[in-house]
Amino acid sequence: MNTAKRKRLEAVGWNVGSAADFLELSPEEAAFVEVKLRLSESLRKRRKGQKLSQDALARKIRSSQSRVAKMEAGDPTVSIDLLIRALLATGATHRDLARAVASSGK
Amino acid sequence: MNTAKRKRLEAVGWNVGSAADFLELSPEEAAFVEVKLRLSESLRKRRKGQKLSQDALARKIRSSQSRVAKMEAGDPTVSIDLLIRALLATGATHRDLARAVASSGK
DNA sequence: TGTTATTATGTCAGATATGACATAATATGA
DNA sequence: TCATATTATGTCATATCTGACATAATAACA
Repeated sequence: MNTAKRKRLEAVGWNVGSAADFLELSPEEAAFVEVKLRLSESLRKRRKGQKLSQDALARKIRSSQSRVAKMEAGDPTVSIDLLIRALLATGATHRDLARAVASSGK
Repeated sequence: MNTAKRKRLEAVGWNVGSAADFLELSPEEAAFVEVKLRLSESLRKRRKGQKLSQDALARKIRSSQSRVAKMEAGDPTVSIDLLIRALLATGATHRDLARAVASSGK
């Protein structure tokens, strides 16, 4: 199983041990992945809350539908920079970003 | 945007050479840069609080002193991903990251 | 069912970020 | 002052990320 799929499963709620155990990552790397996943989830929620398709959001940020899908999937090829740019494009404030990062769950 | 913030961005080397260029910075891009600067400041504070030299922190994250200097300077070639990895290496929690992102200044 | 919209996955050339290095600038302490 | 530690700046080969594209999978709805 590749890393992208593992992260996706983790994001979707497969609770097979801790992220560190399941992904065989250091605590710091696990925490890093967790930050990405929280931002990913926040992005999806905000996009849907605005009734935007991935394609529509992609146009707003001059990206592509496939990349938005990867952003929301927590794909390893998506940087936190890109996630934050996308979130800001949905109107997220600094406080919104902070809440997403601190959020401990759904 | 106020003069203080403009100078803050200019001092850090973002593409704000002329006033006209600066005015072309979209609100989203300005907000993005602000996030980076907040994380940069947080990193420097945490590193100093732990009495670590840039070189010592660099070794912890398998990077280089010069890059740590750029991280703390808010250099445009430094990604938020790298800043967050560095912050996590200093023991920052998700809550610490959230506070840094939400922080409205000194 | 079929038709259409939306989302997911895989790939790749070009763009951007990275660590490492040299070296300059600045700080610290005798 | 001098010596040394620390931080800043510039550069570059390599690594990683990005938008775009094709296409597969799934959802929505008649």
